[in-house]
Amino acid sequence: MKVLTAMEFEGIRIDEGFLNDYSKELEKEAKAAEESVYAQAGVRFNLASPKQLGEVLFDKMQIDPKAKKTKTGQYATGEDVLLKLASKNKIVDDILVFREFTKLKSTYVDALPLMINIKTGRVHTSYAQAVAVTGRLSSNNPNLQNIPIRTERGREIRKAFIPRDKDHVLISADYSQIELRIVAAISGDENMCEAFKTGKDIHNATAAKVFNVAEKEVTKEMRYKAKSVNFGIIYGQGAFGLAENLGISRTEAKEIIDNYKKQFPNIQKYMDDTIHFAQEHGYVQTLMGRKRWLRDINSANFTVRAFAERNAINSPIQGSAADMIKLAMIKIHREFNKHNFKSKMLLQVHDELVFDAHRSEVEKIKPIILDCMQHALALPNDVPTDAELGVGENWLEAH
DNA sequence: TCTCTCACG
DNA sequence: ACGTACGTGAGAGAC
Repeated sequence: MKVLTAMEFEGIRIDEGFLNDYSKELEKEAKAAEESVYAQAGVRFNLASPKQLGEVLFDKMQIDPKAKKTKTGQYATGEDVLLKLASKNKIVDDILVFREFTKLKSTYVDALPLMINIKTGRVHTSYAQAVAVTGRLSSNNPNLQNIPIRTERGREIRKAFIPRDKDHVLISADYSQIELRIVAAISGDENMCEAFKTGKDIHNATAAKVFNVAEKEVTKEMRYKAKSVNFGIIYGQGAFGLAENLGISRTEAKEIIDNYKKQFPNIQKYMDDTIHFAQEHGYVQTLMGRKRWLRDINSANFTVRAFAERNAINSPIQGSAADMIKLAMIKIHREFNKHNFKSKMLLQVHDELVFDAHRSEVEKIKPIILDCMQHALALPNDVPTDAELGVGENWLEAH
């Protein structure tokens, strides 16, 4: 609580001028996409309304005779739905561009400057410790744990997160593959533990096993698929989900998963054991003993029960990673106080910590941050943890 | 206030 | 036959 209070109190500096300029740019481009949509549709409507968009696409234009509806009877117009129609209909690209740019503008670029505290000139998030059921933190008002990074236009926004003054830089430090390391450690799967102990690229190593080729023979496509399986495993994904995710047949997806389970037998065992434990005790727990209660684990309803089973698999993994980074944060906070550093820890984003670092202290705090993160919580089966650190004039550069 | 959509790990 | 990958917060529209 003390650590989080200090971070909230400190806040982070935002480049208001940069965001104001970017807002105008996004507005121009969103408008262009919007006009293009109206021209192609032959009608003007509120493109920001999923209801109206659905009616235009599927009633008026009839671009998909098999259009799906949501549970309330509206046409579904989510990104996944639209992407499947993109190859045949040019209008879809413009809709997606409009969605992306207006989302970025309203949620981040226009909203963040309004959140700057008048007294401090900085943005102060609030962290909640008792919201996420897995033990993760959550961030609100504003949420600084979902600042864009995945798209080129979204990523730009990170340039607006800057050091407090000329004497400081931003440092970002993040755990590498922490959840997969925890899977390896908790399950004790020999192949996966070995991959981490020898410092291998885990997705490459997985691909070699799953597709039964030498590690040097792994293609980009094989690695991409293996990466998807690795993430899916953490969440209890099945063949349907993997197929959907990779755009492959369910048969191929099933083969990949079956092979995965064969190559990493103890991961399958971990999943079975964890579900069984939950059925007996009504909860699962993290490495530090945080419990998640699963009242539906013995439900007679398949869908409800399956959901609880996926929670049982995922929660100890996600929650143990949360335990670990919290311990690291406490260690770092104490070390910084002990050395009377001017540098401050500012943000936590689940597997990442962001710091305002005084230029004179950068080389001193680097190893302290990395050491605290790497040794916060020793994993079972001697699985090593690893963290990476970057320095920059803004959050994007530091990442 | 609910629904849909979409931003992050 | 069913539904299908976990955890969040927030904006816009609709009611």
